[in-house]
Amino acid sequence: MALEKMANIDRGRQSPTVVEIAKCAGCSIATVSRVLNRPETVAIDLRERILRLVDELGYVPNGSARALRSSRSRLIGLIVPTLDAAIFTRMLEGLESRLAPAGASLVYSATGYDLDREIRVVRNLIEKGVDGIILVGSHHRKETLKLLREHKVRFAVTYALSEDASIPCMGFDNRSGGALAANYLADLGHKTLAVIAGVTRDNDRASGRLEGFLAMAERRGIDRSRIVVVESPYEFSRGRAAARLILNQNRNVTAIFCGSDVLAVGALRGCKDAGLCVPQDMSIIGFDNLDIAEYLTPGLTTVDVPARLMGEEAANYFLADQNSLDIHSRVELETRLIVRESTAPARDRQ
Amino acid sequence: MALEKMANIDRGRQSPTVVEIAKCAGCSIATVSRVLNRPETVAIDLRERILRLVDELGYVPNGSARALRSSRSRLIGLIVPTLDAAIFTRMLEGLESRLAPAGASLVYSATGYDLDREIRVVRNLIEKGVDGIILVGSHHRKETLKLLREHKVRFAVTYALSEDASIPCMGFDNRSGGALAANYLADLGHKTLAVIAGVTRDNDRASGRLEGFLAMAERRGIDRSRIVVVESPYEFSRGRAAARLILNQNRNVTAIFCGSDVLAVGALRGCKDAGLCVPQDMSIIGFDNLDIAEYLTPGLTTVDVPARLMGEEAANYFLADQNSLDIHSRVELETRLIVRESTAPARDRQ
DNA sequence: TCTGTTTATGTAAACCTTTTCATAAGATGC
DNA sequence: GCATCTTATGAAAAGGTTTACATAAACAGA
Repeated sequence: MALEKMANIDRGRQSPTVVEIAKCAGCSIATVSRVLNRPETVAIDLRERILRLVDELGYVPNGSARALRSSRSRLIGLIVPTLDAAIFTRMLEGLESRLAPAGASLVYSATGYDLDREIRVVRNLIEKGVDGIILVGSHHRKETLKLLREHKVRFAVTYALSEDASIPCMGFDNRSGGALAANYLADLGHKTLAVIAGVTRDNDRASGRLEGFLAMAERRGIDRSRIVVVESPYEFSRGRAAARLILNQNRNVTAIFCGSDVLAVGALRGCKDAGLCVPQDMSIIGFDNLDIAEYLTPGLTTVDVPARLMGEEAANYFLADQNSLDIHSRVELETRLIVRESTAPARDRQ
Repeated sequence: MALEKMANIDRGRQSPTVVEIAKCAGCSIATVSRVLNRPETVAIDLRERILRLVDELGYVPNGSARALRSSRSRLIGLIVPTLDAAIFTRMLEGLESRLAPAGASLVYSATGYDLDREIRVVRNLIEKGVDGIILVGSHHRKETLKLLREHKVRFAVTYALSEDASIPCMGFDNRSGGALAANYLADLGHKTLAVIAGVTRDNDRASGRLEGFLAMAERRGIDRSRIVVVESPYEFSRGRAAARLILNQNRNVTAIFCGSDVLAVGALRGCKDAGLCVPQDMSIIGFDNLDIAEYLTPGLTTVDVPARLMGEEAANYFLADQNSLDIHSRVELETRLIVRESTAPARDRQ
């Protein structure tokens, strides 16, 4: 009976555990664990025997047990508003490309731009035991931050810079991005402008871009009364509709700044629908520099956002040893204006 | 001493566990667990007392412990070639939208179209303890399937139909999609065609679309010698380059079928660069029906793929009780041709 | 040769749940 | 009023790791 139990190595075709490996190798489970985690601490011949066994028996460690005991799951949570808008995908790819080689994985969640839903999503991720959480934007509910703090879950903000310097971030200044666009349009001589901003409520990125644009426009002597502002969700159809609205309401507008490339594509189409030529009759600037921007006709002038880089930097941050010296918890990246064919000098339309 | 231990409820500001809850509620941890998992089995007053405590103490269950004991992690793995190509994002959104309300989460991994890398990714996900894995395409390495089977991990194939009926799938027939395109071009009277296919090696979707196109073209009396085929990775720049190549080599081509919308956008641009008008001089058909297809100029004629639906169906499959009666393990969806402005009747160019 | 260090390995506890089985109380039927 | 069934709860084991501590062996210094 006891013998049977002792010899019971194959467990009726279950996946093997450290116990099986240890039995076969004639050592203790502690040693097996060591081989897996800090190989250099065990003698070379025993180590290799165990490694061979691991391979032969097809042993795969049980992540739950490992996470339970060590309280490290190698899971990083990513919370974005949506992936529809395409721009967040690039960050996700950047993240994954760095995480995967380190054996870490990404748990994806969407909030649909709803900060209350974000609270629930954060709770869910904490429950899953993630080692860290990546958020978009610096504006969040108090409960969200409380949850994160109480459960001692590391987190970082992306797509924006955190105002609170103690909050790690890998992002850029949305205001300067907006300013870049305003400045360029002013350079081109445009005096009557429109902005199709994202929905600014609860969205610091959308509002930052808008504010930055307006502030720079003012500095460049463009009167606020000559700028019409529309807010739209980031959808192609909304961009088109917004452009139509602007064209109908204000016949003097010669340039439109869009809070995202998705809106810009919609606006481009809206202008064409109305029989306008871009850029001759209307200049359009987007924000994001999606891959496709270059391949549209006309190529879209836009503000480049270091999306992939943010992902990579965030991955670095979470992968880094927590007590490491060169851990960058605040990475400030730059936006750049990418000039293509959708913008041209203003011409009188009066 | 014993007393101190007994009363040691606050654990120095650690996150509380069932033990704390049980102590405060004056019941056993088994009861707390029951309240959390099958509330109806515990008396109403005790249940509510516990629930209140859970809320007050900010108790969040430890997913690792739960997964270890119950061998269910509420984690679903998603393995796609890449998210760059945009089309997989829609499936991801569909998946997440169904998974999240059920408290399940998505673990994302990319293979970069490399089936060997897929093996490693699968191993990693098994290690993380996922309850199921969603794969793209029906062509995989033997090791991948072996790993899945040995560890008894449920999985499903998407973006294709599995040949082996025992393998669950939520997909569509790529061949019929390709056939749709060929048929339509034949209807329009095109006789000399080009295909910019995706890279067919190790990619059953790309090769299926191509084969379906060629087979239907033949059936419609278009000689194989009058169809030029180019393979390109799914990138805008490659689509453009391929179009240029085609235009240089063969001056009689009047229509191009592209294996994806990304390639089609590139091809569209390539044609415009060469001074051709689409659709007057050249018809272009894409594949995927990305959101943007409608907003391009000209609007892109394309084969619609039920991406979001596949995601939702896959989520249903994994969420369903495993012994449930109405569990759909094979969901065959349809592609549809979406006609827009990038295609027109052939006209002689000789 | 003896003491003190270092290195390799083992023992056993701990991580936090879920779940089986047992028990006690309460309800039901005759 | 007794036997039987049902319901609510508790005790304890189990799940597969990691890790602090203990031990044994090998080695170095004197």
